[in-house]
Parts: sequence; C-alpha cells; structure tokens
Amino acid sequence: MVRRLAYHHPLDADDRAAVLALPYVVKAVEQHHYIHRERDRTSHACLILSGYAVRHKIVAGGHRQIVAIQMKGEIVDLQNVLLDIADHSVQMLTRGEVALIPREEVNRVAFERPSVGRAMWLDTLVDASIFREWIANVGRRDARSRIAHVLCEFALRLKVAGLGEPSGYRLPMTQEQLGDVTGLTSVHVNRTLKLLEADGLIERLSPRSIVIGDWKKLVEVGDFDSAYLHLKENEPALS
Amino acid sequence: MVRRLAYHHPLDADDRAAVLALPYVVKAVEQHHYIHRERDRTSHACLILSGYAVRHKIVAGGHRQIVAIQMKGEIVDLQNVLLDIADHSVQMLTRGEVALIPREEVNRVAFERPSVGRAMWLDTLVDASIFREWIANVGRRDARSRIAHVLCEFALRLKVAGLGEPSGYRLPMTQEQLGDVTGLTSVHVNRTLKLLEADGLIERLSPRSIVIGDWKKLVEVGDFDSAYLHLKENEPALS
DNA sequence: ACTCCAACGAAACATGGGTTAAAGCCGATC
DNA sequence: GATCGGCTTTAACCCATGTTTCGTTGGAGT
Repeated sequence: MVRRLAYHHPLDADDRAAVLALPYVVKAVEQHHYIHRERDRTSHACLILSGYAVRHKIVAGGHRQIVAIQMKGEIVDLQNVLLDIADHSVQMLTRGEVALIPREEVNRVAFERPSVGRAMWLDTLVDASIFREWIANVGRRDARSRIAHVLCEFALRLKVAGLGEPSGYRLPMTQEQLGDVTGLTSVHVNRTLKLLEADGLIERLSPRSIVIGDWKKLVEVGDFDSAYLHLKENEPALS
Repeated sequence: MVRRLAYHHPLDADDRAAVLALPYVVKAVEQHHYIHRERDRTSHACLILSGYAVRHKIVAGGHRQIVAIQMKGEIVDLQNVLLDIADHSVQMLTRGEVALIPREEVNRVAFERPSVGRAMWLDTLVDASIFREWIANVGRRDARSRIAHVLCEFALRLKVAGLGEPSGYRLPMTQEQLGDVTGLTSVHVNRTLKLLEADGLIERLSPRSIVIGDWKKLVEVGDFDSAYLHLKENEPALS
C-alpha cells in the first residue's frame, strides 16, 4: 500500500522494507469525521486505506474552500512531517479507514533512507503542482470549465490509482461539496451540471454517479492537460 | 544568500559549505524575460539575486493566472530538481539577476546531505502551503478581500526577507498583473484599489508604490492570518 | 410500505465583476 | 520640452454567478 511512494522514484528492497516497517495504527473513520483541523499541532501522518477525504480551509464569512481531494493510497498530510501547525483541515468525505503513522517515525525513515525521503519529497511536489493548477482553475476559468476540469482530473486520478474507469465512476461528493472545490455555489453547480448533461458531455445515472459521455469534449471544455499531474510517460493516454 | 535555506532547518558548517560550493552562473535578466516556460524540460534551479519574478499559467482563452510571486533570495523552481517538465512558466516582473544552478548538482547535494535535502523539502512545503491559501483566496473571497490579502502577504514577506517595511513599500506590479494574481480584471482591480484608498486602508503615492494606512483593518478585510506562511514563532508580529 | 432527511432541482431576483472603449497621465527617450 | 507608449482612470452596459426560497426526489431506517 505504502508502495505508491515508489511510483516516481525507484526504491530498493531495503527501502521498501523500512517503509513497511513503519509503525501505524489503523482507524475506521466515519463520514465527515475530521482527521485533523486547521491550527492543530499534528503528530501523525495519515495514509488513506479506503474512502475519500478532502483538505479544506474556512475563510471569513464561513465559506469553505476545498484545496484537495484525496483517495485511497494517498498520504494526506506528508507536509505535517516537517511543518508543525496544520494550515488546513482534513475531513473524510466518505467513511473509510486510515493508517496513522507517528511523524517522528516518518521523519526518521526519510532522513535515514535518502531514497525514501526523495520519494516523499516528490510526492509533495506533485501535490504542489496540483495546487497550482487549482489556483488557475478557480481563478481564471468559468463555471463550466472549472467543473469539467475537476471531473477530468478525478477520472484520470482514479484510473491511475486503479480505482475505476473514467468512462463512468462514482463521484463521492454532493453538489455543494463540488461547489466548495470549484469556488461556486451549489445552486450554480447544479445549473452547470445540467448544462453539461444537456450537451452530452456527461450523463448521470443516480446522484453522485456520473458517466462521461464525451471524454474528448470534456477535456476540451475543461481545458484539461494532464501534464500537471506529472504522470509517467507511459501512462494510459486515456483515449 | 543561499543560506535562506537555513531559515527553518539548522544547517551545520559543512552543509552550508556544500551549498555555497554549488556551481552557478549569474545572469542578468530583463523585465518580462522568461526564466523558463511551461512544458520546458528544465535543467537548472534558479535563485533570485535581485528583482521580482512570478510563476504563472495560461488557460484556454489566453487568460493568465499568476500562482506565485517570488522575491530576492527565493529559489524559484526547486520543484524542477525532481520534476522533469515545468508545469508553469517563470517570468521576471522587473529586471534583476538570477543564479542558475544545474539541477543534478542540487540533486546531488540534497541527496548527500540529508539536512540540506530536508531544508529544501521544507522550502517547497511552505510554498505549497501558500498555494493552498491562494486557492482559498481566489476561490472564496471577494475582490476587496482578495486584494487586501495579497497586499498583506506581500508586506509581511518583504519584512521577513528584510527587504522593506510593511508600512510602505513598492509593489512591483501593474494593476493588470495584480489582476492576474487575484483572478480579476485590471478594471476591477482599479475600482477596488480606489475603494481601499477611499476607506483609508492604503494610500498610493506614485503608481506601484503603496503605503498601508491601517494595517489592522487591512488584515481584517483581507482575512489575513499569517499562519500559512509558517514563519517562526519569534517572527515580528507586525503590530 | 411509511417516514424522514439530506440532496437535488428550479424559479425569480440581485449584484459583483467583466467588457469595451475612450480619455488622462506619467515617465522615459530623443 | 515634445513625443510616445504603457499604465491608470472612468463610464456605461451586460452577464455570469450569487441569493433566497421552496418544492421534489430518493435512499436509509423502521
């Protein structure tokens, strides 16, 4: 599970062993449960074993902005290994299981095994790249593009993680939460989703489950270029 | 200069020596000059010796979103040490000087000297935290708050870098560029700046030079909480 | 089957910010 | 000290998105 780290950076057997030897506690968490909150002094890194989580911030006025969506196999708060105070909250989107790993332990392994440290650094760098894309998404695209972009990103990340086919998947979010991702209101998300549906870009069977009707067009509308995910070259191009 | 790395993480004499021994080429760059462009295969890390630079992305339709503002002493593209393809462009906002350091060399030092690697990782983590704040800024705050927030961040970062007092400083950006930072149009930036001025939060002597009239109020309007910059505790609280 | 509640859908209205365009200003350059 | 170009300012108009409200739906629990 933790081997996802090896995605970009080769790890030898000893490295893997060291990572697998990390002590952890598995914890079942309910939907909406907070893994940790903004301003917490954090003591653990958190790996998602199942379910989905979001990282978010609250601004004055109580509005919420989701800054990242995390899925199974991702380490949610690797940055907390080095930063003391959490600058955002992590909340479960669905129920699921997480593995909590003491930060000093992660720290130690990263320090003692340069390859592991490198792999972790890389992981956070890809995260940062996604943040940059989101700034552009929320700052400069209209509602239609923003939503299309998020749908594309989610589809592709699911596929890469081996969690489903982009052609049709379950989006673990309400329209309000999708609004918090895109900086829109739930009302406008609803309008826009209807529009995308009317234009045949997506279909929706049941709530929270979408089928992508026309991937190419969705990519075009969403101005989606997967380069920012820094996938390997041989990654499924996703016809 | 490069010692800024030691800000969060202690580096011993050998570490510092190793960093200072890095080979580099100093280059004078004109205003608007590109250090590198989106999709480039990057070969160097770039430290700003003087002047200001921005990191930006272009979205469909040609609109531009600035994702970061960089000032003297900052390493602009540390992520390129591990990521092959640039996911955004780096452009000089003013003329200035940069030091180019071959990425393999940075890589080597980071690998051989865990403390240095750690310090670099930390630097990119703080970067990422700023990205998260910007997502929230652009996604969930109105024009007034967005601009106030950016002014606060810039003031504080200038101060921390020892480059000026927040009470009054030169903002090295046109209103259009400030629009690219905040996801607004230059026209609306102008309107909003006028408003902030009318309300006594800022004063403007000459174009691109602002004086903060009421720091407390600006912080309040901008919903600015410096925690996301992960400054040290003993940092000037900025009365 | 019935009930309940969260999420979805939709309508009517309000507004912040975008668009376009034109006029003013300032600072560099000759 | 005239000229020029880039930046700022203003104005009028418009539209994408927000706000408010309420009715509908559908799945989970009993």
